[in-house]
Amino acid sequence: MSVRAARKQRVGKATVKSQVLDAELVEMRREQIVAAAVELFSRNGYFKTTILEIAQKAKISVGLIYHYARTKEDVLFLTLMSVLESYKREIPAVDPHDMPLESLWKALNAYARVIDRRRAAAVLAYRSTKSLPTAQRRTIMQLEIETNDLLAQRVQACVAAKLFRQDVNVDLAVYQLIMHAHTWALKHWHLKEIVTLDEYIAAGFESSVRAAATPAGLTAFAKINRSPTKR
Amino acid sequence: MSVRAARKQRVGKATVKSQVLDAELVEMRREQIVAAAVELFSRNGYFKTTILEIAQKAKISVGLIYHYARTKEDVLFLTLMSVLESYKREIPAVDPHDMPLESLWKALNAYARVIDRRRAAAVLAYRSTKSLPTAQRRTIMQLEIETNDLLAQRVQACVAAKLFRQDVNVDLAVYQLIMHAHTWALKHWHLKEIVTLDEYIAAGFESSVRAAATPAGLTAFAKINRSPTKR
Amino acid sequence: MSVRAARKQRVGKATVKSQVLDAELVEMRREQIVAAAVELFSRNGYFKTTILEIAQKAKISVGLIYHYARTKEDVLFLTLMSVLESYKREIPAVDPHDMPLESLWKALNAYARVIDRRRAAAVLAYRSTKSLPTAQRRTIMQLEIETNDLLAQRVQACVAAKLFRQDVNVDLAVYQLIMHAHTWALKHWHLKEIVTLDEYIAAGFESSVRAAATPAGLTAFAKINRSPTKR
Amino acid sequence: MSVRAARKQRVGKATVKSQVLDAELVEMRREQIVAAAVELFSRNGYFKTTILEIAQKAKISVGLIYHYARTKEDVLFLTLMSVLESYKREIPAVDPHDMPLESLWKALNAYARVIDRRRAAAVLAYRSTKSLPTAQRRTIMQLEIETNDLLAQRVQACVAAKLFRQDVNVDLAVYQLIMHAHTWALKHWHLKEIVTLDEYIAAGFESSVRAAATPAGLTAFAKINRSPTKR
DNA sequence: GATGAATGAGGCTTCATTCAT
DNA sequence: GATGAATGAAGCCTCATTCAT
Repeated sequence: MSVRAARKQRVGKATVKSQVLDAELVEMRREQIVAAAVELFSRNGYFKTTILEIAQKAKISVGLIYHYARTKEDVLFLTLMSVLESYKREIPAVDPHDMPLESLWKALNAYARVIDRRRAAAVLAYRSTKSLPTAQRRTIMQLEIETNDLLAQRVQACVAAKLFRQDVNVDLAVYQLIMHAHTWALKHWHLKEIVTLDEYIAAGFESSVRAAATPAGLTAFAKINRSPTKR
Repeated sequence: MSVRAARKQRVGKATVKSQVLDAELVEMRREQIVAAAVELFSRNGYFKTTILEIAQKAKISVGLIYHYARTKEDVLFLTLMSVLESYKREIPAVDPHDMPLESLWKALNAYARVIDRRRAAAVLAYRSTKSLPTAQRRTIMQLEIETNDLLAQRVQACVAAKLFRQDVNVDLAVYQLIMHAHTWALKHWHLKEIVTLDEYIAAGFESSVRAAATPAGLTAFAKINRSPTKR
Repeated sequence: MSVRAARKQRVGKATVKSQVLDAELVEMRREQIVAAAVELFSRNGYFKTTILEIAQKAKISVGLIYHYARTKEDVLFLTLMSVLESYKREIPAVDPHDMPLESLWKALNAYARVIDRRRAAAVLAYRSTKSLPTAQRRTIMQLEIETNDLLAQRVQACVAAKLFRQDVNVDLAVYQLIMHAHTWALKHWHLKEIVTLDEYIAAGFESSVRAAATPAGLTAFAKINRSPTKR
Repeated sequence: MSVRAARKQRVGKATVKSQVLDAELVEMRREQIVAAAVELFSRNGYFKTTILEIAQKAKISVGLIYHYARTKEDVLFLTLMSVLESYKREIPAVDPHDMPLESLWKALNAYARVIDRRRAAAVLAYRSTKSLPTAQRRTIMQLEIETNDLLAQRVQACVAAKLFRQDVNVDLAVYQLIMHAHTWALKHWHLKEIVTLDEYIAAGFESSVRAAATPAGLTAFAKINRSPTKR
């Protein structure tokens, strides 16, 4: 990796410059910082969290944070990127043995479970993305779209396989699935009282499928439903 | 109204005390303050908005704000309560001439349209509720639940009329409807590119209905769908 | 009383102007205000006490206070004057039947007991006199000196009666007596653990007398001491 | 010195935490701050003095003060502690060559002279101790008692040497001496017109001695008196 | 590369005082 | 004479950011 590349950490479009040259070190320190920041931002919010607190939790000095991020906003950006990347990473590649509907089901499952594991972080994204400067905010949105695309491909496959109607608005269907997962985090205080995570995921999947499926699709769904993939 | 009552403005459980005695004046000034705060909080966020800015937009002095709210958090609370109350207020009473499914459809429509009108405020609720002290946060949640109940009654009516299956999780169904509306605000930056509001509402309604309806329910739905209620 | 006189309330040199003309009313309202202020200033100090608090305790409006005093400092001044005047008032006139030493003893007793009754107010004078503008501070000092003079006359009488040495510094002797009484208030937190008020007064009197008395004086003292005047 | 010890500056019981780790630096900066504060508090009082003024006089930034004290009250506490500690420090150890009465005389002298040198600070203690939170106020009182004990030992020695009567209330005698010194500061505006400091100290000592002494004690006193220790 | 002491702008909040009713 | 709502100056304190070591 060239020196220039080492000094910038490309993340979509927006980028966070670092004073430090050694790319591995940058990587390592940023993980340290982000790990502390996710926890603190999630618990106390971006504005109530102090750079000093982050430094202390990361067991480094305040000054050092400013070697790896130029502003507090940068730290937020790195943090949100880290969260959203972990979401993307968790969606498994399509297993060629799986039927399209099954593949979609697995993706939703995986996605909903990461969200569940990092609920506070998921909420953080909603609370804090607006606090970023436009360029960074757009990068975040971009990453969200990329993640959605992973689901979109699977929905598209269902359409292609005539399991879903040809006139289905793929994008919209994806958003319904995604938001179903997010809602688990956003309204967990109430949902946890009325359903388990498994039921919740199943209900959301069923809802989306019923709205989009062809008769063939419904048959395929019935099969999956009889032997649902568990974690 | 007694003096005690005049000094407190009951809002669910949590309450904001005012130094000022005259109940009407309290009402009026708070509307002034909240109107300014909704706009500023929505645009710039709670933390980046200054009490001074609110005062200026409300055309009153800084000090006066503190006659009607004890802290900046109180202003946020009053603001969020005002937003959520407007949501509740907008859901029309059940029209006895309407069929259960139609009644539900009207409610969702009304709800989604308030959200649309006050999108920024809707997002604000997601960003800022966590910034409130627990007692106030709980009052906010309470109000949200009360609003949801208005929809729950209609869903329940569909169940009673055997338009929805008897084993439907009413609460969950309501949350799907509610969150569909919220999502319009939360992801408006993207959704607006792929659907109109009318399509969006219709899609969400259809999705929920298909997931819950009995054959009779689907028939009823088909009828509504042919002549959908417009704004 | 002329109108001009009614508008000013002479107190030594410095004076507090009132908007209100009716002299009796001024008197009455000021008593109300001062009564509230003594209590609050004594408990919480001048700076931590609010004009609003004074108004509330006096059961009048904030505005009204400003009809009888021009500033918060004026209220402090009126308050301190009231306290110091009560001290002066409590020292009884010389009883012509009393021997000089007995007369002095009675005065000290009376003085120490007012202080004891209004300990917090006595401390207030020490904490707050410096917060007054010079003119008013001087008036306060003047009043203190006038009070001291009541004791000075009695000490002088003892000198004249050859009970005290001719070279006694009368002024200094008076200050020792006065400060003995004040100390009871200033260090009450500790003194109350080691002596009773009666013992304390007696000890202070004895100390002063022994330091100043002639042999004749000591004899006179021994007599008083055998049958001390009690409260 | 351990890190924990470095971060806290023990002062009696109550303690003021510092963000800064380096113990020497803490010491140095606090001296700087306290030096400025003593002067300003003494001249203008605690409440009329601004943190900004203190910072300016100490030639540091406002923010830095808050690295060494948590609140303005902490600054007051550090200031009062510094004043009272200087009092304690100034009382010389007992010189074994001295007779008990002489030793007491020297102590009173030393004490009264520190007070004289820092009169404004002495008055400050009276004005402002009550502005402290209870814990700190108690620590201040504790330090006062420790200082008094230095005198108490000497008074006790006089009792042991039968120079003072066996039934003397040592504690009370000490308070008379202490308050005599304090009074010099509290009433300096008047006392300075009627006595010199030397005369004042001598008078107070004589007064206390005459009140407590045995015949042997009076003889010893007469000797000292003939050749009084001068400054 | 790392540290942490130092800075100072800026926000929230209080409260003495005014003045229209 | 009395009221109390309204004002706004001013103070305490926080904390992102810098920079000398």
